[in-house]
Amino acid sequence: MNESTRAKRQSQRVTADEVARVLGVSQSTISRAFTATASISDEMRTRVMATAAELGYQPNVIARSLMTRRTNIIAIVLPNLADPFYTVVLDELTQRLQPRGCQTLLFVPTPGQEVDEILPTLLQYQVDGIIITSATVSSAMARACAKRETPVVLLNRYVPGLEIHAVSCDNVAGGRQMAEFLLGQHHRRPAFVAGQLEASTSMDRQSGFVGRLREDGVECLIEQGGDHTYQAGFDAALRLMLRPDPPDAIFFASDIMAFGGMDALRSNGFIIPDDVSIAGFNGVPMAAWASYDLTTIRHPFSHMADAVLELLGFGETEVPQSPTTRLIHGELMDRGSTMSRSPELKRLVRG
Amino acid sequence: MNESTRAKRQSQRVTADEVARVLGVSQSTISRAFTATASISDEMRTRVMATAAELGYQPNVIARSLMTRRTNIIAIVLPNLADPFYTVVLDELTQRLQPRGCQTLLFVPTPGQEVDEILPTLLQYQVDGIIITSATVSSAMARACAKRETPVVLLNRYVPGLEIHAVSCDNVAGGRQMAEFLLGQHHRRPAFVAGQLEASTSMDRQSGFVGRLREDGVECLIEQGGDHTYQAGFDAALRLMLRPDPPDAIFFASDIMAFGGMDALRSNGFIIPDDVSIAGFNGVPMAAWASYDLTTIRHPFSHMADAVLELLGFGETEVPQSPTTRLIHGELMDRGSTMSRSPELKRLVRG
DNA sequence: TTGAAAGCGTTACCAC
DNA sequence: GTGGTAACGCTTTCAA
Repeated sequence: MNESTRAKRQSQRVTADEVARVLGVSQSTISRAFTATASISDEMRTRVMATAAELGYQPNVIARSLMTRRTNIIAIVLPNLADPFYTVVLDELTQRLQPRGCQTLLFVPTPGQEVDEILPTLLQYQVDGIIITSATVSSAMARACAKRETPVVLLNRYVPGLEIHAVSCDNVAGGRQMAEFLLGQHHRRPAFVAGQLEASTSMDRQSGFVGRLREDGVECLIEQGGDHTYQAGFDAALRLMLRPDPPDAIFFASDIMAFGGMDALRSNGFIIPDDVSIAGFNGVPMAAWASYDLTTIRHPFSHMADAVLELLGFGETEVPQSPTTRLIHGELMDRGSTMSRSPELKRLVRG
Repeated sequence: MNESTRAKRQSQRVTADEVARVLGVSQSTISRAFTATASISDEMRTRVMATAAELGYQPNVIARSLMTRRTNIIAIVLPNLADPFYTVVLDELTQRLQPRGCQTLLFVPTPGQEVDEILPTLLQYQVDGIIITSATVSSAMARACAKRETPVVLLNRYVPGLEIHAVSCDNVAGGRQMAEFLLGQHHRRPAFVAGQLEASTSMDRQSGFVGRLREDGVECLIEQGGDHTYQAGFDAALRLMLRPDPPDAIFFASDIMAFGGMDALRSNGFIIPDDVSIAGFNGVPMAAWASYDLTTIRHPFSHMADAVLELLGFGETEVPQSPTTRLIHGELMDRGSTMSRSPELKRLVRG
């Protein structure tokens, strides 16, 4: 008895055992008091809760999850936190998870790190679900997750044929929308600034854009940005506009690149949109700010987050057994960074 | 035997027991193979690792942490993800935690939610440390954490007398620096746009700013922003500049408010800095972008993150027993959003 | 409704 | 160096 007392002292944590001893009931009773569905008398529950509060007892969710096999932790993998697109995504997801009693375990792979490398680490944490943004996983890892019954949802990446759920903006359609819009504004010499070469998002936007332009017999300049950063957009814009045959519109693979491009051009005396129209993709909040007032394809962030949670099993309906891809349409936001190249229209629109 | 086989089947998870059975060794051996410091023969370790990989076994860190009392999870509490200040902080912290084998459990309190309410939830997860940004905790909660030996560090909040570690930029000094700088540029009618009334960061910046101005006999206009948002800055700037006696410089409590203010003024025909100088506080990456080119007090983000980790016990040195506050000095970034009001100087500086 | 006891998947201690 | 066994703090049968 002396020994057990000392043991309790050593561990500062108050356990259910301790509460039980104080109340003179069994430890199971303490557990029941904290389980909403357990059968326990109201009186007992209040008594337990009272002394629990007094002793500062809180159930250890780690120990609990060993039995329940649920940690209430969802892992979110983001390539970086510098691009506002990802912070918006993180915000939307976290805001939905918390009211459902779930916590967000954040993971930002270091530049060279593949998602496949970090997935085992996440699985070790016995997370209840994994959301992977702008990256894909090998089919081997996908199978490993499936075997453990850990739901995985890819966000902003669509991999046909992969046995995994995915939610993505329809990038091809978005590229087409933008092409159509710029054609409607009588642009005849558009350019596209690509992001990372491997990124399917960038490639799909490009193919949709270029494809639609070609249907109208309009050729597209392609400039490699390198990556989805402010600086990449900054440099690419200058390269394009300092050509002997500069474009009359530049469509950037993402908003953050467009911001860099706009800043670069303005710093060099160009007027937007008079000298060149600028468009982006994503529709981050900043794109609506007066400084940029950027025409862009807006991701339906909240719909996407809803879809992700549904595929993770948070929805009312059953999660589809077979891998499903939810392709969501973006909305073109017609703003001040683009303008019609037709003199008549210009007069009408801009007075 | 039949029964146990079925049990294993049911739980898709591969356990150490399973690996042990396959290899014909004890389960302890499996555990040792995964413990770097354990005494085990090289040959055995390779054998264990091989079959573990084959069976897809990964130690369950939840079960492990029940014994080790370490989860390798650090909780980070941020008021929001819309202000780039917090995403930079989150980025810096996560980037340092991951190489140390620690994961980030993110928590963003909903608007009405107090940190004191959510702290118990975090503690239930048995996190190894808690980083709380721009908020404080009651001394009761601080004691609760201390009792559990869970280190807590406040970031961007300095609470004298509270028994808790804190890392913060010296906001009073920052306010003074900015006052001195603007006085040096011969501003005679400065204004300060405050953030949330309760926020000590905003209040300290204000008192430093106003105090230093007063030493030179310069009065300061005070405008309440309401909160640290783009929109709040937008509205406050307009209110100030539409006064009959507008200021010649506006110092915003944070960069994000300054961005809103600059956009508002430019949209209304004001030229920055010719009509009014604009300054911010935080030094987020965007402040350096050409569109804003904002004069601001730059938080030493990496030093702050280093200091936080040190106080959490990640440093080489022992963590101070008594609550320590690390007050770090910001650096004034002299950029294009401010200019001298002295004609002579103007000619010199701007050609 | 309550208590006793058997897990959950590890680590840690003790023999050998 | 290795195996057996007792924790870790909880949930969940099964009896009473």
